[in-house]
Amino acid sequence: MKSQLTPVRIETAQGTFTAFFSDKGLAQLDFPAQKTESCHRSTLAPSSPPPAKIRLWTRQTRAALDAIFAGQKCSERPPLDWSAGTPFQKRVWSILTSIPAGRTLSYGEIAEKLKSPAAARAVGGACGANPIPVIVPCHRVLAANRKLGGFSGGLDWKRKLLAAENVVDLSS
DNA sequence: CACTCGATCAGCG
DNA sequence: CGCTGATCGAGTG
Repeated sequence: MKSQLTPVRIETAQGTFTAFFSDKGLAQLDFPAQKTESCHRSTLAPSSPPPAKIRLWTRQTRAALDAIFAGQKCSERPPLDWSAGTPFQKRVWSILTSIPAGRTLSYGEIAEKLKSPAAARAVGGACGANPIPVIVPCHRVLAANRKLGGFSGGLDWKRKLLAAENVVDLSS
């Protein structure tokens, strides 16, 4: 059975995010679209599925987002569906979720945790491929010299999120 | 399989 | 600062 994704709008203090749920959990999270009104995707889940679990996951996702925006640790988090990722990416993402709020790691440090010290650049690639930003805190990964590095959703988001966690160590 | 490209990093001028 | 080479995973043909 092809786990088609169910899009759900999630409103937060930072804008309206779009979550995509598979039958396993949260599979993707998009930043608020500027003005893109193209939600013309086929109306999935037409009638019968009263997705109780979707509603639960939505609530958990919103709670996690709110907590992160407040610089707190997200105690409640929906199940994450990483089935689309490669084994390497899953290992990287797994480490990302273990970074506590307010802490940062460098790409190289994550590579060391993977016991592949030279794979720093590959780690960067895995972070960029992360389908669930914010909740999988890819924004807590900086370059080795404490510089910002990059961010798929736009560097302003990365700054914003880090500022919320009182990380101001950015030596630009 | 060969080749290219990155959200890297350390070294050197 | 800015440039260069080394290295690794992933995508492409």
